[in-house]
Amino acid sequence: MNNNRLSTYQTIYETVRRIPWGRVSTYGQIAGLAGMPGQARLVGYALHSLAEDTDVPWHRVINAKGGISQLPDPDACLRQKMLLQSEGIRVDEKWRINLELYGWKG
DNA sequence: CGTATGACGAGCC
DNA sequence: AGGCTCGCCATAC
Repeated sequence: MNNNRLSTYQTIYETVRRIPWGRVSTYGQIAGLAGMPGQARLVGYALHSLAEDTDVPWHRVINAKGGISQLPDPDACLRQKMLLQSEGIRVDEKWRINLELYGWKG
């Protein structure tokens, strides 16, 4: 059910919005749900283009290793970490998250 | 319209 | 176990 009218990024955003509260997903997972398996890069790039006031829970998207990708801006990393902790998700000192516990099954 | 880039993933050394 | 390289494709210039 992909709306071709929507841009690839828009499709990714819609998929990310489906992540329930207190759960996290990976770029590859989002890419697969968005209908473009293997294109995890596009997911990351799409989220990269998001604004701070977006309604997309971009902070719930992490890499396949279960860790927060360290963005060029350390401030953004810390913001994501705090957002995740606000949802009851435990973030390791090494910016790692237990996907077995918080991973979204879809 | 061709080149470069990029919040990744998986494989290989 | 950890670090490096290649691949995939949409967007930017």
